[in-house]
Amino acid sequence: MIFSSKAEYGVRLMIELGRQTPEHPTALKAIADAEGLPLAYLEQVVARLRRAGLVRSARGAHGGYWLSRPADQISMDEVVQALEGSIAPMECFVSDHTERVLCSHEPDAGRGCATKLLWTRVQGGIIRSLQATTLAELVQFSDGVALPIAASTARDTVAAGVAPTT
Amino acid sequence: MIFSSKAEYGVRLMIELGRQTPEHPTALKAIADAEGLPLAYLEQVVARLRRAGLVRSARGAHGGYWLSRPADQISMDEVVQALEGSIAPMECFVSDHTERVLCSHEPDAGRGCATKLLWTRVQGGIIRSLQATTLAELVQFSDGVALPIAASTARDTVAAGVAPTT
DNA sequence: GCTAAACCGACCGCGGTGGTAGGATTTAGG
DNA sequence: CCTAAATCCTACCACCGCGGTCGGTTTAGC
Repeated sequence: MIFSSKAEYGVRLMIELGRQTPEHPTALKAIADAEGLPLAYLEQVVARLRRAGLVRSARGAHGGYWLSRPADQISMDEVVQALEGSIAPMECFVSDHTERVLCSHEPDAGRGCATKLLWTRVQGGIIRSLQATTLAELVQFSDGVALPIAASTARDTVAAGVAPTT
Repeated sequence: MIFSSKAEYGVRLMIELGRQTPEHPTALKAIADAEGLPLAYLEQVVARLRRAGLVRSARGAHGGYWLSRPADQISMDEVVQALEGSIAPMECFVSDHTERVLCSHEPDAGRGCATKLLWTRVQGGIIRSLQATTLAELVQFSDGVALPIAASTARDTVAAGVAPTT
């Protein structure tokens, strides 16, 4: 299990917001009901998205949440990062705000820690996959629209169980 | 934290075995000392690698472990899979031995679950990164050899802290 | 001023992670 | 044979993050 359910819930929430008309607030309760998720827990999840600036909110009656940007300008790596914190394949990966990746191991033990090379590649693979996907794509997908070629390979759709039911 | 320390320890162990002459057993104690890892815990880790057929063992005095194949024929996705179990980005991903990926959610709720598309891409990104790396590469790297271009991008080496100390 | 909603912080059971302990079994060497 | 060195095996445990709940406070529409 790479990601926790915070990511699952949060992504679903974002998709749900993406299906609504922008600037029109959607109550969390509506989303909780639609997706069958606990409201109180969703509050914590959406709070992370708000703090990351991905959604905006209005308080009071008829308040709710909406996307701060059009869905096609939100890449999923921002979303997942907001929900899960920094994407670190291994504990010793503590990446600060820059591109630098630090390792807690003794850096000068002659040979550099070789596992780092591996985890760096994995991290790159994950982040690239996330960056290549926009929220708009997922919204389209959830509406049952067959995706155009764009970044989606045949293997994707097959593995996602969309293609022929074999 | 994507992977647990089992993966970290296991990969280090494999690298250590890759530096030894093949068929010549290396005692776990030696590796534990070299890497500063608890012996008893390493036993559990190496057991997974053995059950996966990646290492062989000899019991008794002067026994130990060695790679069952040359290091350049071992791709890291086998290693990580043996250590961590199946690489699943999300709980609902229960991939069996085939290429199929199943999802526990209601499959016929009209719209298919869109998050699955995302997690499938991420899973692909991870597995591709792991497959593209062989144990032999890591062994070379640990010996301080500058890697040739091969599958390693400039960004990899920079992020791994190998390049200029800027 | 009532009600619906966002916001906030404290709490809590459970399971997995990262070990430890203690033994049983196998084998090389004297 | 006997002992030491090693693999192997099973049970146990402390800690902590995850998923979730609860109660309350604030804000805003009617």
